[in-house]
Parts: sequence; C-alpha cells; structure tokens
Amino acid sequence: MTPSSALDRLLELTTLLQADLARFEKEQGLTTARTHLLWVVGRSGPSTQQALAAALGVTPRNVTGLVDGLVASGHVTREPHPGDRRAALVTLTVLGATTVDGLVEGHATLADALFGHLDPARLAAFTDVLGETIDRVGALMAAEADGGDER
Amino acid sequence: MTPSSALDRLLELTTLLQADLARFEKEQGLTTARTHLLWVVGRSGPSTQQALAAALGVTPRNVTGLVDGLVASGHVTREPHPGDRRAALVTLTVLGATTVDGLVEGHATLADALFGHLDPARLAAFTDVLGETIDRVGALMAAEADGGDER
DNA sequence: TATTGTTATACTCTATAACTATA
DNA sequence: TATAGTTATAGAGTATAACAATA
Repeated sequence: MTPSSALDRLLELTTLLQADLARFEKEQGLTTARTHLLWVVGRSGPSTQQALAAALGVTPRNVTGLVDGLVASGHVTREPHPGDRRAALVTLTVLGATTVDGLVEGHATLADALFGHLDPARLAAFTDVLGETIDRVGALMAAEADGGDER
Repeated sequence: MTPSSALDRLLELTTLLQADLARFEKEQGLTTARTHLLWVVGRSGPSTQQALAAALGVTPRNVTGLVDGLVASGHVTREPHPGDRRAALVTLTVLGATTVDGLVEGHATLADALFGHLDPARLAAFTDVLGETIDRVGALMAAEADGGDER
C-alpha cells in the first residue's frame, strides 16, 4: 500500500460522493451553488446577501443571481431587513426548509450507510487519519501561500 | 467518534484538496474542466473528441469548447486523423506535456506529504476503509438508480 | 444511413466595474 | 463617505438541436 494509492482512492471517493449529491440536486431541481447557499441559510437563519457572499466565498453580485434563482424556484424569499432599508434578509420558505431538512437527513443516512458497519476502533482510526490529513493539507497550503505570495 | 463526524471530515478534506488543485490550475492559467481533459489526453495519448467526450462524461459540443480554449492557450493541437478525415486527434504540445508532468509530480508529492508519515499498518488500515467506502457508495448509487429510474 | 465535429441557442456560475438607495 | 444590492458586461462550463462533411 503506497501513499499514492491512498490518495487515488480518496479522490475516487470524492468523485463518487459528488455524483451522489448531484443526484439529490437534480431531483430537487437545484444546483450545487444554490444548494450550498440554501444550506448556509438553513444553518445561520435569515441572512443578508453580504453575509452569504462572505460565507460562500463569492462576490455579492454572484449571490444576487443565486438568490434570484432560489426565489424563482420558491426556496427562499427576500424579506425587508428591520432596521436597514438597504438590506434584505434571505429567508427559507417552507419548501426551502423542507429541502434543507432533506439534506440533513440525507447526510446522516449516508454517513450511516458508509461507516455504520465499522467497529468503533476502525472508525476511530479512520477518523483520526482524516483529521491528521486535514491538518497536513492546511499546513501545506499555508506554506505554499507564504512562498507563492511573496513580493 | 460517529459515522457523521467521519463524513464531515471527509467532506472537509475534499474541499481542501479541491482548493489545492485550484491553485495549481490558477498558476497554469487553466480551469478544472480543461485540466481534466489535459489529464485524459496525457494518459490516453492523442484522442478524438468523441473519445474525450465519453471519457469526461460531457457532450461532444462541450469538448469542442474545451479544446478551443486549450488550443488558444497552447496546450494542445488538433492534428488530422490518419484514416478518418472527419475526425481530429487532440494532441499535447510540449507545453501540454510539461503541464501533465507537473500534475503527475504534484500528485506524488501531495500523496507523500499527506500519507508518507503514516506507518504501514495505519496506512493500510486507512486505505482499506477507503476501499470499502468506495464499494458502499457504488452499491448505494446502483440501488438508488434501480429504485429511482423505475418506469 | 451513421458518425464527427461545428454552428446556433440557452442557462448557470463566476468576476469586475459602475451605479442607486440608504446609512 | 461607506455599505447593500443591482445593472452592465464578460468569460467559462454545460446542455439540446440542427447541420455539414465524411464514412
């Protein structure tokens, strides 16, 4: 077993998980970007588009487009912001809330289907390696940002 | 340690790996879709656009656009297909081949940075779980396809 | 008649820049 | 003067449908 084959499998698994999410989205008539926004609103509650832009790491202009689409599909509404007439609060409709619930439930179901059969020791060992790997990628990217951004 | 937290970490790691690849692409003036095409041509050798469309899982029309971009950036050329005047063979230029080499090397370097420190037993255990998980996602998607596609 | 690739058209995600209304 | 959001414009990825050239 080599580091390279571990990375290969990790990337393959990534591809499969994305395909699985894509199917949910297609079923719901959603896209990845809109689903992500919906998810954030579900977690954070009614949010300004500025806040969503920051949370999603995209421009405010982009959020305008995503929210337009989600308003058209009936997943969210723009409510007036009490206390700031410039801003709007993107708010889940019943359909939007139901969709988010489906996401949460799907996540739990998927986790159980993938890892529920592992005995606690194997699961813990696996999760530990994932955690270490996250740390290492983070460190790597920080290092490259230092070296690459140099000016 | 719960199945759900394992999935959370897996998804977090996925996000980080994508960000890492995105930086390489930005450096090279490439996009994810074009890099993927380049990668496939690097592995398969000169290919028709039909073959690339099948390999990438996109429409032939889409491949036309991707190849147009990669021709403009100097990564590939369209060479006449010997024996079929309808078809063109998408072929790596020196720049394209160099870029693919960089990808391969980056992959190996990344794998080593992420997993090189693990002792063989932990690495094997981790890789095993990844393999099992891949199988489970595959089975899951096949099952859903059966149930969902029913008509 | 079937296949390869392209033109035509459309939708989505993304970005920058300029502008309006409000703070 | 600064902030929230939109209009304007542009590039990229994706799709379907119609069409040309060639098999």
